[in-house]
Amino acid sequence: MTQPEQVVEPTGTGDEQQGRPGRKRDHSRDPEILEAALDILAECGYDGMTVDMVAARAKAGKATLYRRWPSKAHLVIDAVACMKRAQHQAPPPDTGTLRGDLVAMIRPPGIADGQRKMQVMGGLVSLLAREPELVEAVDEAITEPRVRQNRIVLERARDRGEIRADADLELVAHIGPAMASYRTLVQRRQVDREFLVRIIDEVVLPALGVPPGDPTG
Amino acid sequence: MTQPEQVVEPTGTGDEQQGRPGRKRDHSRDPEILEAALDILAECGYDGMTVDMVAARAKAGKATLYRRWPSKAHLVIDAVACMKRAQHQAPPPDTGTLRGDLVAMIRPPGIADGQRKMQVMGGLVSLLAREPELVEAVDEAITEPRVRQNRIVLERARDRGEIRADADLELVAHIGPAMASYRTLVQRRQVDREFLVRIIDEVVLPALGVPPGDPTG
DNA sequence: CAGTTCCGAAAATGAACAGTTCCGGAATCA
DNA sequence: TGATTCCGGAACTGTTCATTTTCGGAACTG
Repeated sequence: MTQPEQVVEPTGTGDEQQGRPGRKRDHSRDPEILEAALDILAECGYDGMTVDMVAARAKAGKATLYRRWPSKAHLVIDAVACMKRAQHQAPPPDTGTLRGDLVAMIRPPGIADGQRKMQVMGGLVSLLAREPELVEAVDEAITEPRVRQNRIVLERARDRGEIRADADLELVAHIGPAMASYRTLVQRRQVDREFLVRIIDEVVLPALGVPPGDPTG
Repeated sequence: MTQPEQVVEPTGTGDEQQGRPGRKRDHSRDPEILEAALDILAECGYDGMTVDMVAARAKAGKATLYRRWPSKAHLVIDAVACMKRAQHQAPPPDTGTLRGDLVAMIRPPGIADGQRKMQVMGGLVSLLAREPELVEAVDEAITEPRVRQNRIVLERARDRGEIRADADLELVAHIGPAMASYRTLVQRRQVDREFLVRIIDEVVLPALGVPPGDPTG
């Protein structure tokens, strides 16, 4: 567990399908295994997860996992990295108003996705305490993608003159993830559409100086 | 670990000091042990904590812990409950303005205290995933005390007519804890006075309709 | 002082689990 | 078909840790 180091080989590059004559190692099962690892991680946390659980969930042998990853820690790190790669790099919506953009970012798949990401984050919290060098990788995979999108729509709104020019956008871009992680990890309540809209209308927009009875969006 | 159930006997009721002739069990060492447990919990998390660590930190024998608590889980639950009892029930400040109250609630001891409480929370996150019935107890011990104080000053401000009458105070009262837990657990950054003041001025007060260039406070 | 009680230290016990190794079968190769 | 490779399943090894016991000594009792 000491310094698992970043696993280098990327996964799911898209050029494999099944048993290929390659002489190296067959990575065709990686996606299922990494998904299984994320599932277990979200359910049980890093310490509660066992390699047997992951193997069973992926219908693979434990030996298969160890043929591919040198340790449980490496597997988890790769799974988190995979999460980042899987990020749909879709640009944020551009509806013309900030509220429109923010609300449009709430889509059913995004909610379920975000819920799981938060639970994975919860499963990693105790690990992060022991391995601070993982903080950046986890942040990059889980919260940054969302924050980046928030930044984009916020900056656009600022450039349009829709919001206070001196607002602390960096702080505001983190409000959503912060409230969502708090609700998921601490309060253990559902993050649903109603909650997210309330955050937008009651916290984010007011922080930007947008009047409550929104004329736009 | 299954259903540890609430430990009943309260600790540190104040009527013991050292080796008393009592016929039952001597609880005089409880406070040191529970504090040690909280320290380790904050540092290592529930799964990373071992009973030996707690015993060593408290300069007690492991057997002593097992004479007093039936299991590691019971010890931790009692430690969390103890945290709640230790809450200084000091009423929130009443400076006459909302901002004054909120800023006055930031005191050096309170910051360090809050930091540790958040780290204890982090150490419990993975446990909460496995034992949902603990969520309420943990919440009650860690976040509720702060939220309750927030509620009081917010309601006072509303009654003074200082803020929007229709603001969602329940939501706003959770902004501080949410941002603090996010910063501590996810971002692993310091929660310092500057950060807390920024939350108040950039997020909380705007959400309540208080103009940015605060005339009060 | 002899008896009693409690405690800390340390050794013992047993289960869970990371990491290894083996094995038989299926798919691929030649 | 026979050789080769990979895989899943299962048994094995070594370590860590919760929990239990044991033991010798300190403090208190009478």
